[in-house]
Amino acid sequence: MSTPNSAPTVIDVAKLAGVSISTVSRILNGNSRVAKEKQEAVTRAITQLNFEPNLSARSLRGGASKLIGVLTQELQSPYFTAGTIGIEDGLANTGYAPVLMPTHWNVDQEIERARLLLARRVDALIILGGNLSDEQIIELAKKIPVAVTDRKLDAPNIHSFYFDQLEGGRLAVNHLIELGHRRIAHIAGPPTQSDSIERREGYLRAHRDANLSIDPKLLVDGNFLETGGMRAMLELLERTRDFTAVFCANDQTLIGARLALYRKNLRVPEDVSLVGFDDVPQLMYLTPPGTTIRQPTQEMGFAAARAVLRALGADVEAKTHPPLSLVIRETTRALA
Amino acid sequence: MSTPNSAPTVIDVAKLAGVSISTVSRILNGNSRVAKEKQEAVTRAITQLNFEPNLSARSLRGGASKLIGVLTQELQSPYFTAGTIGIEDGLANTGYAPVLMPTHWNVDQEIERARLLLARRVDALIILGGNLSDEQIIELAKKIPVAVTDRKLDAPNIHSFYFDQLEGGRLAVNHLIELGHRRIAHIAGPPTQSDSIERREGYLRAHRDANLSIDPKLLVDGNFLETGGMRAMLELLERTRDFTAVFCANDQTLIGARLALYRKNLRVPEDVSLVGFDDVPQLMYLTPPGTTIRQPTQEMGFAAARAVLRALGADVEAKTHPPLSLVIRETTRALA
DNA sequence: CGAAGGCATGAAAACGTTCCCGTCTAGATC
DNA sequence: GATCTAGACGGGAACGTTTTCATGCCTTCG
Repeated sequence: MSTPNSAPTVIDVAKLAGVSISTVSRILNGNSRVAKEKQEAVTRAITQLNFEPNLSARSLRGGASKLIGVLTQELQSPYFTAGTIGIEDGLANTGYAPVLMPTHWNVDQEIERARLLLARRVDALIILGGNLSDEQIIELAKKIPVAVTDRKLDAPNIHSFYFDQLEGGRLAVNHLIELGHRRIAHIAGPPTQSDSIERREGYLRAHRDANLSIDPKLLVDGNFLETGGMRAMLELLERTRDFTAVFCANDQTLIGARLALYRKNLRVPEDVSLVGFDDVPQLMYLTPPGTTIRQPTQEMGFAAARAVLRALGADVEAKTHPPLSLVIRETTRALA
Repeated sequence: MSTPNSAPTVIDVAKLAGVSISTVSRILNGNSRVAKEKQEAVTRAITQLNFEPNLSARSLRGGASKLIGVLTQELQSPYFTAGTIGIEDGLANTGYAPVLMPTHWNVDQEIERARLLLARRVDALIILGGNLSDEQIIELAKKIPVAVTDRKLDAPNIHSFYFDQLEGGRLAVNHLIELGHRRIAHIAGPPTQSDSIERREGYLRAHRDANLSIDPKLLVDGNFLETGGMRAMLELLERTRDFTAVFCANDQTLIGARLALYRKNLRVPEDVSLVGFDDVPQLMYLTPPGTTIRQPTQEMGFAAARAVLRALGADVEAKTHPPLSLVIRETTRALA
């Protein structure tokens, strides 16, 4: 009312309701008893003025911004999208809101963005994957609670969530072996990436468990993207056609590989069986729908959100996420 | 230094550098001249203390939060993801950060989230699509600058960005007609959605322009999702097989339709040609890669970001986005 | 009937920043 | 050499909230 063009403050509300500022605040936070009539007068004033408390002021005073920083990688990656959705779900109706900061697999940008989030005084940090070192994350956790996914990290104030990538790789390849495949190729992810290395390890483990030998010609590197999957599959076909199945390091790789096979007039799964990793939504609509290792990423994001909320003292129940599982669809077939 | 466990403030910096608070502030904002030696002392103190200005305080004092609220729909939708990435790009290195608030095509949630963003005192609002009424958006624009996509809305303090959906539909269907197709089906979006209606209008327009009659049997509704595309295609095939091409209201619809054709052992494009709408990234990796109408959504997000930045007085250049265009890939073929 | 205690309420400080104003110093002009 | 001026710098208020503390009234019990 006073300054017509700027947002109403608690003072305006107090004036209109004929009470003190303190009383208004008390009613807003509901932590102390006030007389029923003032209660009503104040709520009436609030709706009349369309008052919303200024969260900057609240944050400044109380030290809590009610903001959760989320450090994510490429937004276009369906894997990270799922995690983000999970976080969003986990934060819903808690009064906390996520601030999304995409970085692009770039460590410098990641620490820069982390600083930015701290400057905004986010109450906690959720880090989805990324390339920060354990030490850097431990450093961040000295200031605010941190949840981090896709790595195992035991340290104070840190909650880590991850899936057993080796076991996933083993599951995938074991499925192929059980279907009778013996010549199984592998399109890996980036050679330095830890998930990539572990999944490859699972591929090796499954072979060892079944007493199968490894042919190095059947191992080729990709980049976790469709482009890499396509290129890798073409290179593989260049080298040899003596394989009946391919374990792709992730679903995007599988999708690229599938297109390469189409280009070469090879049928899936009649000529080549494919298994992916992640279970991104679009794999269900591949032609044919893709067999893969499901990572419940959304549930993991949810669990991460709940973990930081609990660290902040919120009264929400903890949540664990289910483990990896094999999802059998139609890109794999049993050898006769 | 004073309170070891909480973040350093401008006061700590001033003490350490042996200058006044005002001087530190001046240096931080670089708007006034200060002696070179103090300049250096302060910057040294800042790095030594690892000081980051508290943005809540800054926001409270100056009224600017350096936050741009983004109201988006489903995060998993590739269409909105692209817009978000564009916004992110447009905001990069400007000191502004986006706060993403996904709503789920739910008007109540949208206004609720918009209130939340205002309470956080975001400096501007970008609304990607959504179901808010024009009046509701105009109301919001009375408080802060607003950019809105996917609708035409001329009002003070509002920048709207949109593509000519009717023209897009016309382009798609005209392409099919030029390829010699005469019996062209259409899987529409939700019947009440305006984009859906306009694209359908484009389908009709192209027919009229070519003096082709419309067969109502060839019109069926979807829901802009893969599920709907699949269901609609199956229903269409149930009704008649007398068509050679289908214009799908968006790419997700096309992807679902494509799977339905696979299920029925119909080949794409040999038996049925398909055109989609949007050009989502995964369409390039469909088997075969899909022909579609490209909406430069990312560029639109970028333009929207720039528009609100300019409205806030930032010195960035305006950006317009390119129009719709036909992208010819491999789901369409010329009839002999 | 008087004192004590509890409860509703208001006043005021504090959070960390920016920015207006006033002061002081140093250099310049006569 | 004295006065004027401009520029560098510091003091302090203000942004909107929460919260502690004090105050005054009413109730209750001895």
